[in-house]
Order: sequence, then structure tokens, then C-alpha cells
Amino acid sequence: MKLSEGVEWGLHCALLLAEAGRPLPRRVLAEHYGLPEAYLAKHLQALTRAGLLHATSGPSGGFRLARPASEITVLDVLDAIEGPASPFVCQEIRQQGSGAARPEECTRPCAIASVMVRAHQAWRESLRAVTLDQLVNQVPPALRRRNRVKFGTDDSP
Amino acid sequence: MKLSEGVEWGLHCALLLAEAGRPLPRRVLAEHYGLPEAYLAKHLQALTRAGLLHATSGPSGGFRLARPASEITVLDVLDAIEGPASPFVCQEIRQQGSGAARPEECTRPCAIASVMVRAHQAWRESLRAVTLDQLVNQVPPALRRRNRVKFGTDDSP
DNA sequence: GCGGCAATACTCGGATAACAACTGTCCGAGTAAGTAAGG
DNA sequence: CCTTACTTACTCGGACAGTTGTTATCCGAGTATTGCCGC
Repeated sequence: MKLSEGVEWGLHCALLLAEAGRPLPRRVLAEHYGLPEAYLAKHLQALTRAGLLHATSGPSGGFRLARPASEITVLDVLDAIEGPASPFVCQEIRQQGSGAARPEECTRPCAIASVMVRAHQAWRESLRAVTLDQLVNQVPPALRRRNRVKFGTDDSP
Repeated sequence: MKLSEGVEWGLHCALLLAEAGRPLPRRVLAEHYGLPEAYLAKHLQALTRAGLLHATSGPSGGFRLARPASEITVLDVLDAIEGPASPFVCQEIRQQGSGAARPEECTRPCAIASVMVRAHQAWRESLRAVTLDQLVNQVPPALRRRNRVKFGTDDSP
């Protein structure tokens, strides 16, 4: 079980977009984090398709958050990039082979699958509890200031 | 992120071994669940290397639980088959690229990595809370009886 | 009848291919800005 | 000076290879059983 590295990229980029408050092109995002631009594009596409980012073409275009950072959870980003499919898929092998359970013995879901589903839900709940703005607030102040100078909207007097 | 299907196989086999109480060869396990024997062998090897099963060669040999079923958790089986590595590996991209954070700004672990670690721990705790004998008790009585007749130790008078 | 020995069949274990998914890359379609010409 | 049309450069989006990990399989090493021979 390995999680795509694009998850880390997507989360960091989403955080930076939350800090910036204005569209940033993928070229800027890639250079900022030292990532391959072409491959990062793939993950940003996924985030856009999921409705988390909004993409605008042309000069001064780029990606921006489609919703306020307080309304985007870490789980949203993960589902967008990894897909919402459960990592464990019960293949009902209890109903196969010479020791197959009979249909009337399978009225209840497989206990093993239930355990896996509960664990997966615990994982998802833990991720759903954290929003992007909570993460932004944990960025070191000095770094946040630098990012603001570099990208921030200069609407502050 | 996809979980190896060997996880389901390993768990079902471990449950059956807990029910049987005596060594079962991989051929019997494979036929009982309709699984490819050669590939199942790979996962049983992993469980053996992890110290969960004990393998004996020769006639009337096979695999048996190395510990009482009450002392084996679902998490043990998962770590044995999937490896204990965390699905999320923080590559510290915050310290790379043109916007790299300085070392003195990284005294605290990356907030994103922390969230992922907490979620992973929640997942593991949920799996650690369930033992094999708890799962055995959830097997339908009729099926359990059939398995007992088929494999069970005939030490009952 | 009993003990020892060899043959046997059964078991696991590691080494070896086929497939799929993730990783990485490229070029084309579309768009907004900038520019120059005309009114 | 303002409007307008065009050129330009910049953006995203989908289509195309390379590499790692999972899936599937085979054959050899080792062992307890089983049968047989000798005592």
C-alpha cells in the first residue's frame, strides 16, 4: 500500500494557493517547490476536475481555490488525487472454493471487511477534521511573510 | 493507494487456522477458498517470517498459528503482508525549490505530514483493537460447525 | 515380533516471468493581455 | 485621445513512453511418514 507522492504536492500547492489568494500558474508552483512541472500538471488537473481548484487560461492565469480554504478539507484533496475508492476491496472469498459459505450464512457482511471498513472510516474522519486554513495557520510566521511578499495580494495598504 | 488482495487471503486463512487448531497445508487452504496455491504461498511466507505462523514441512505438516488467536491482531497481519511502512512519506518539499523554507523554520515537523501521520495512527489503532479470536466468534455458527467437522481437532469425545 | 533402514510422498522456501499502476514527458487548443493602427 | 482589431505570448488540457511494484508461477531442498528387510 503506497500513497501517491502527488498527495503531498497537491496539499502543499493548495496551501500556497490559500496563502496567495490569487491565481498562480503551475510553472510558478513547480519552481517554488522544485517539482517537475509537467507531472505536477497531472495532479492539478485532478484537483480541478474534483472542483477544488479553478483554472484560468491565458496570461496572468493559473489555479486558484474554488472555495474558501476553511471549506476544503485534507480528505477532499486526497479523494481528488487518489480517488475515493477504498484501499481494501472485499472479494468475498468466503463464498468461493470448497469451503464456500452458503448465501443464507452471508446475511451479515464479512467480519473482516467490516473491520477494514471501520479502520478506513477512522482514517477518513481524521483527515476530514482538518481544513486548509487550519494548516495555513501552522505555517511558520517568517515563511508566511516571505510567501506573502512573493505572491500575496497587495490589497493591504 | 491500493491494498494488496493478499491481505484478505491472509486474514481468512489465519481465521481458518484459528478454527482448525492444527496445521493445515497451503494446498488445503487454497482449495478451501478457491485461491491460486502458488501465490497464496508467498503471503503465507510473509506471515511466517513475521512470526505469526509456524510452518512445518513433510507429511501432515502445514501452517499453524504461532500464538494464541487472542494475541494476534488484524494489524499484525497487515504489517506482515503489506509491510509496516507508512503509506505517506513526507519528502520535505517545503525545503526544496525557490521557495524553500530555511532550516530554522523547520524545527517543527511539517503540518501536512503530521496530519497524515495522525490519520495513519488512527487507522492502525482501529485495526490493532481487533484480535483474531474476536473475528472467529463472529463466524456464523453453521459455517463454524462445518469447518470444525472438516478440519477441527477431534479431541472432543 | 521388533528394531532399524531406505524409499517415498508430501511439505515449505526462494528464484523467475507477466501484468498493472504510478511516474514522467511532450505538444496542441484556447485565452487574455499588449500593441498598433485607424477614427 | 479613444476605440478596435490583431498579434503575441502565456495558460491549461489531453495523449504518449519509462520505471517501479504487484500478481502469478515454477522447480528445488528438506522432512516425517510408510513400507520393507534383517534380526
